[in-house]
Amino acid sequence: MTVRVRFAPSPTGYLHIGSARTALFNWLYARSRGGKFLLRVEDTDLQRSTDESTRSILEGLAWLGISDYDEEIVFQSRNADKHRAAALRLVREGKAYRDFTPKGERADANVKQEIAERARTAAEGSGVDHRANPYRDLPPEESESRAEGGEPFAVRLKVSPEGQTRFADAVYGEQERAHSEIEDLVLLRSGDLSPLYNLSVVVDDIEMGITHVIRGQDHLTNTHKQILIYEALGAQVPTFAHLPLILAPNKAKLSKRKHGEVVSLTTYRDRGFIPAAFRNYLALLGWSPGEENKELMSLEELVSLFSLEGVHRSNAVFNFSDTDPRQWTDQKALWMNAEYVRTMPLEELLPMVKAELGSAGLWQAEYEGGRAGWFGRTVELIRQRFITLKDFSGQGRAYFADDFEYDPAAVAKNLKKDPALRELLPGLAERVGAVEPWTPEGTEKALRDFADEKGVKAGLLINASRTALTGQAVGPSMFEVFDVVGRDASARRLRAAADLV
RNA sequence: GGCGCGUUGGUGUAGUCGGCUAACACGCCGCCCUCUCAAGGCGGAGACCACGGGUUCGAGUCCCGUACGCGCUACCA
Repeated sequence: MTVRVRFAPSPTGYLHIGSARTALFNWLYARSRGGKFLLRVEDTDLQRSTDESTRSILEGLAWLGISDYDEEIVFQSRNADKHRAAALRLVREGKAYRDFTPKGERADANVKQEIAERARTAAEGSGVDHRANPYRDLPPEESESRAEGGEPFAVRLKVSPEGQTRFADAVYGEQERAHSEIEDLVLLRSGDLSPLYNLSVVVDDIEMGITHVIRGQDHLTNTHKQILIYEALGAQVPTFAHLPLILAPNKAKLSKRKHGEVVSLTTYRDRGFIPAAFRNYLALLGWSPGEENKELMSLEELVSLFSLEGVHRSNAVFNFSDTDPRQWTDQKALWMNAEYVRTMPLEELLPMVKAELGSAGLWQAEYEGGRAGWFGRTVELIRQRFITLKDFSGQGRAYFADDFEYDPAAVAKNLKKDPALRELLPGLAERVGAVEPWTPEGTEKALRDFADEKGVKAGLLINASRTALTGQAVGPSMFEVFDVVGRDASARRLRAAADLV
């Protein structure tokens, strides 16, 4: 039997990193088992679902490298008739029943409270016992005629009061739940008979031939209800694999309202992450290859190493600080991205740098033409200490443009430190401008000779040059910088910097 | 309230059949390298493996209980 999995987001917002990880795990599982990866958009909540959101989710997945769905995308809202038919069939078979109880209003905000409250009164014996629903055993004929008479009804699954459902979760192991814990769940809403989540999911998964349901742990307990529906429908129950949740630093649920943009996948794209790096990081949240315990993994390695057995059961904390901008997201994610930036094949990085420079208005066609060699060398030189793609247009701006800013701290440290630089810099400019041939060795010799002549330390001139040429206090080996910035620009910037002393 | 799931340094994790003086990565600190900062190399701080019992010659690993966290419990998804 070939593996068939699906990722089923509801399009009510951007792609949450937790959902992105669920999608990734599904995808990895499919690819590692030679299976099919499908996508189903759960847009049954018409109020909150938007096309915009669907588009953004698709975009996010594509950015992660997941755009190879093996079949047409399924839109759940289009299957409502099938869902309804399935429930009505169960009514006919006596596995579900019409509940003519008037629909009660409930305030969404207090649901949890209400649930606890109801449970408490039920325990005292004064509450509503769904098992005692008067319509549960209504004679079929009477149920039928009342329905035909136009009386509104909801459809509930008839859950046997005895026994239990059980299943072996591929991650959490044997799960068991007594039927007495499960009420007769509503399948179809009263009035318009629109299908509810648990029904829709099951019917669609059956229809799509899903063999493995890989999803967040928040669905673990409800799985029993879904199994009941599978069984009533006479369908084969798939294998379930629930994934641990991704939590905020205070172990609360990660939410947009409380945690802002860190939870949105597109943030990572917009802030200069390398897709492969973020994917690699995401894969490690709640999963590890075990034994080897390695962390930097290529897509191929991820696919070959991935297994449901390696997924763990405890929730993972996504660590970040909302006060320290340097820790705007998990430090390990940042570290991993830097690792990718400096070690990935240059030819794969170049197009990304091009895009970044392009959006910053720094791209020039000749970087791909006559100056392609120079461009590659420059990127290779500066990538070593960059963290994100943004750095190429930020700290790296001076390598691609003349109008860059001087970091005040760098100016104070390297230029204002010694007033003598006011005279030295123009002199150095002249020397450097005359270097022949223009090589790192050539400029180094010129600069060191000049320092000797003037009786100053070479370091003074080197550090001053760094700030003069790049606006920064830190950067690559200075003579490599001279080389890449070029003779004319170097001399020009050295002279200009004299005014900053 | 009920039911379920979880608990290894700040974070992510490793730890097969019980032998651990508890390993790795990120982060942090120091040293080396050095024209700066990274990277890299070396070293360090940081966990009595939530707590309490039990089984055992021996428990992070097995059993029971407690605490804490999370999830579900809806005519939401």
